[in-house]
Amino acid sequence: MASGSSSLMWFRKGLRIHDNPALEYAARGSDYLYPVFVIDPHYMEPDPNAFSSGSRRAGLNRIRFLLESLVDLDLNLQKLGSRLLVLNGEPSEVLFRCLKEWNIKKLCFEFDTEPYYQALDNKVKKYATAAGIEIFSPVSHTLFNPADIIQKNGGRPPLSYQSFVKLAGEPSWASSPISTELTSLPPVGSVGSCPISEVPTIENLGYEDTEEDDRTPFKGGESEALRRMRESIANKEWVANFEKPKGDPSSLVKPATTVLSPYLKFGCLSSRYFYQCIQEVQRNVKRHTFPPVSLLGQLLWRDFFYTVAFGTPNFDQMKENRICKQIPWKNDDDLLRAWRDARTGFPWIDAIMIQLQKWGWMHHLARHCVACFLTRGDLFVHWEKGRDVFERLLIDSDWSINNANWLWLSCSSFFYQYNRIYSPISFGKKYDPNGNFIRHFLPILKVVDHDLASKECKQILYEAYQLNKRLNGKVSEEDLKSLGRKPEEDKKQEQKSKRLKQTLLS
DNA sequence: TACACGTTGCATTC
DNA sequence: GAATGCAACGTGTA
Repeated sequence: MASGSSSLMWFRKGLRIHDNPALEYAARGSDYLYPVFVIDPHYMEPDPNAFSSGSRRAGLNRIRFLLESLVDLDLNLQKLGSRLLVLNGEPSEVLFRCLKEWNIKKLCFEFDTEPYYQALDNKVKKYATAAGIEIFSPVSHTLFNPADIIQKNGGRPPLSYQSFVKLAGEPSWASSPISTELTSLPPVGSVGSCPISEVPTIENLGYEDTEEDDRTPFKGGESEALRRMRESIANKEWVANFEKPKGDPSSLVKPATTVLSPYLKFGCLSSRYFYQCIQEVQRNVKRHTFPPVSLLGQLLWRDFFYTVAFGTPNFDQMKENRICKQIPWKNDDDLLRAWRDARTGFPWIDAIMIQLQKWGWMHHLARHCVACFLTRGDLFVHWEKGRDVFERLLIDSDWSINNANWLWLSCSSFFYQYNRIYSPISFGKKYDPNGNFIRHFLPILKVVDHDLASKECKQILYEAYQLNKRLNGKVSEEDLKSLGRKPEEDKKQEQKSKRLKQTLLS
């Protein structure tokens, strides 16, 4: 047991050092600081019955992204004289033991609006309060406090973007710079008998890692998040002219958006810091786009959905959800599986679903296409089923935003113009007229690279003609074998897709 | 009760 | 590439 005053910083989302008020408060005036992350079986336990490798709720890509984020968090804590303490088990049980064993006086964790954390946090708060432990749980995952907006609107969340923006106004912190510089942290005290581990690997958690080709090209962590954000905003013209609906969902080498969503989801990047950085860019250009289509507008959408999700009981289901249209969706598992496993027969749809499996990320409009197709567009399968597939496989899967978008796309809430349907054929043709996107992800069609294949065909024919001429038509089977496909051609294909991944990461 | 409006539809026409 | 018809929804506001 440590003798001085000890604080515990409980990381869940908010896996960052910059703009982390809970961490700062935990550090202030404490002799010892215990930064803790609990590996929660609820999210992390392998599920052998799931349709792809991973836990019941998370596919392997997102689990890997989380572990990478934790390794980076540990490194960043070490730079400040601290380190990350990883524990395993049901979070409240693990925490109660730590609070007792380390004689914690202050417990700090970021406020979380999700029902799972609301229930968990209430349990933890109740215990800590009874034990005389101070609790600090600030709102820092979103730009605004969802509870404030709901209160301003008379107790109910606004149901349209415009009314949300009107209610929200300017963020309270907008005029003062966000804290991004922590210079040191109190040391970690004695951990006693609590079973602390390093950040586990995929294998440590009981998973068999997937082929590199099936892994997401996006790496987790605060360092990568900040690098990626700075890279995006360095192009001032791009930021100023950003118009979400005008992006190309089939763009492979350079995605049409920032791909910061997974970093915002885990809190590797502070949405408030990102907001300030965008504002800074906008101040220094002559003209720029505005919400809802601008880059800043995207952060407001995120807050809008967080607010509605927080203020709506049973937000993640159709029944007992007062903002959700009641619709007689089909419960057809064959149709669901055909969609999920990229067997719809529509290359545009199937390619997007393969991108989801492999990358755990697709462009917003690509998500629209496959979600519309599964629900109101073609298959009429329940949006909750599609939601579950996205929730598992997306690296940026976020409870509030994922559910909100499925409500939107299925015309169950927010959006109701059900005669506007994304065509699984013409929409793809518009952006991907040459089928580059489709061929990249659909293995059957990807086998043939026309330029390469035709060149090779011509080469073999040339060689065969030469041989026929030389041997006067008396060509044996042995002779023909020497003319076949060269193994280097296969390697070239592999290297091509590797190079693409490298480009995305750089 | 009426009216304006809605981040991203499609096909056709000019 | 912009404009139009298609058919027509709910939210928010007056």
